[in-house]
Amino acid sequence: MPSSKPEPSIRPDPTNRPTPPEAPELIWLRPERTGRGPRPAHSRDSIAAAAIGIADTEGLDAASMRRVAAALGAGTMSLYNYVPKKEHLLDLMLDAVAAEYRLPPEPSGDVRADLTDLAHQQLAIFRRHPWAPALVLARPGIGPNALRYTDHFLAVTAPTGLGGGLRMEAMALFNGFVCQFAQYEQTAAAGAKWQAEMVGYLGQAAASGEYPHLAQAFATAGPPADPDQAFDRTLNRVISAILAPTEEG
Amino acid sequence: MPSSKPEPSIRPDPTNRPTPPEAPELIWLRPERTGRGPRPAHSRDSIAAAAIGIADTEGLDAASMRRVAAALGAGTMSLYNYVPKKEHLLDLMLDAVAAEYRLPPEPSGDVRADLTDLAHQQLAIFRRHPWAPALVLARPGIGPNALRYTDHFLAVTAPTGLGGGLRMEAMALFNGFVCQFAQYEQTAAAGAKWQAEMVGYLGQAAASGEYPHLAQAFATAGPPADPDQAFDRTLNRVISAILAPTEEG
DNA sequence: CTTCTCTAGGTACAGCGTACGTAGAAGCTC
DNA sequence: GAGCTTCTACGTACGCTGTACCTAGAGAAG
Repeated sequence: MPSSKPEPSIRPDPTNRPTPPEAPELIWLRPERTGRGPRPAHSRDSIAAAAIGIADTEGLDAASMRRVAAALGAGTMSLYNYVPKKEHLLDLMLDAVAAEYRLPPEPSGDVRADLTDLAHQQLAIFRRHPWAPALVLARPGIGPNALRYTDHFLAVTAPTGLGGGLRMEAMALFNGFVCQFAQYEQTAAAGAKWQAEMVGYLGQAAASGEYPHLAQAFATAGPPADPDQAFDRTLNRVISAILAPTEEG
Repeated sequence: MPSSKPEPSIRPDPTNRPTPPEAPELIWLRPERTGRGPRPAHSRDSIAAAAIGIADTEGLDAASMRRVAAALGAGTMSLYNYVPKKEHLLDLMLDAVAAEYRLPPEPSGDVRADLTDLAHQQLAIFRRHPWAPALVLARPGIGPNALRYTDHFLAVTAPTGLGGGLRMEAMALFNGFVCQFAQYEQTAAAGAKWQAEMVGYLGQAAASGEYPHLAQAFATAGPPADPDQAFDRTLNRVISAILAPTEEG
């Protein structure tokens, strides 16, 4: 907000355009095309694809408005006709990625199996798009494809007998776990040097005597767990937590 | 990386300084003070406190190197003597916040009660520092205070009989849940307009017939749940998942 | 045809992280 | 104490970011 906008006393506004009544903040509420004027040279899908391509290969930070516009062969500011804010570009990217789910038309009937499949698909998607988990964790994000996923999750968990609200909470817990796991994998894989330092630091901390339980945990810990095994192990716990009967108290 | 550094052919280096052998990337491995030279005008603690003050009141983005330096009465670049990268400033902030835990010297013996207390403290901290959850979710972050927290968690969960590695996984799940919850609270509280649009959009999506289970969930959902109740409800499930015996298969 | 709305894209600005270099203070060795 | 060394403070400058604003011109609606 730069210096509160001087508000010029004379504002002729000869065009008398009625100040389009508050464009919605949510990009999914803005029509992609109104039908007037020249037809756009790009689409939301192509823009999202370009941005995802950059982010996949060079990291999320590389997917700047300039870079994405250049990848499309467009001028930087032209992008703002499609995407009023950078935030919205991220929304488009996330929803485009959510289109990668292969959701069966109907639940199989085995809740645990269906949820396990969903989690594995999600992890695979996050491994393909390393920038995604951070984004999902940061913002709710509700595009058409994300809604399709949500709908499927609700269908799958219908047999639990839980109400809609509780199943939404369960989904948040479920997604949160997968995101977090993927995110951790990414940061761990990112820097070998970082990881080596971390181990050294933790060892030193354990040796200091200040953190006895940490030291003991280190001592009793076996070899580093296989990531996929660790994922399934905790996933099973999460699913159990979801399936467990509501035990108040 | 600007044009790969011309590499001047003549590099006399009369001082013959031995190129300090790779300063560690992890800030906790760098000594705060080496003893030589003039004594610093600031400390890591005061820098973290200044940054936290700005971030608490104006948001994380406002806590730029320039702003923090100005708040300390220092020149911008002076900050880089204490904090070699912006990342490290974030590390300092997170660890300073982790100092707010009030951890009892010994576990009470009631695992569920201890974990519940820990979660409530964490949520309270995150409510005081709205920028914190996003940061915790984005990076592991291991300062002395975070280690104290970890040690306490390990102590509290010792009676479960789980090994060190499994208890670390449990902690990740536990922390992840609290972070995510706090994060969601923040984004929800941030924009009334955003929330209103979201509800409208979801309602419209439900009415479209494309998402039948979502529609049904909406229909059967009661009044919006009290946040604290929802937190405790899911927290209980998470704790149960942690305490459940390891059931392979 | 006229009118209006839309799109494309250039220019410009404030703010970001930070590389680099200089000046001088404070500790160590003699 | 002298002198060397190593640290701190900080100004300047660069490349990058998101994006406000403006001008042309394309093309549908009346």
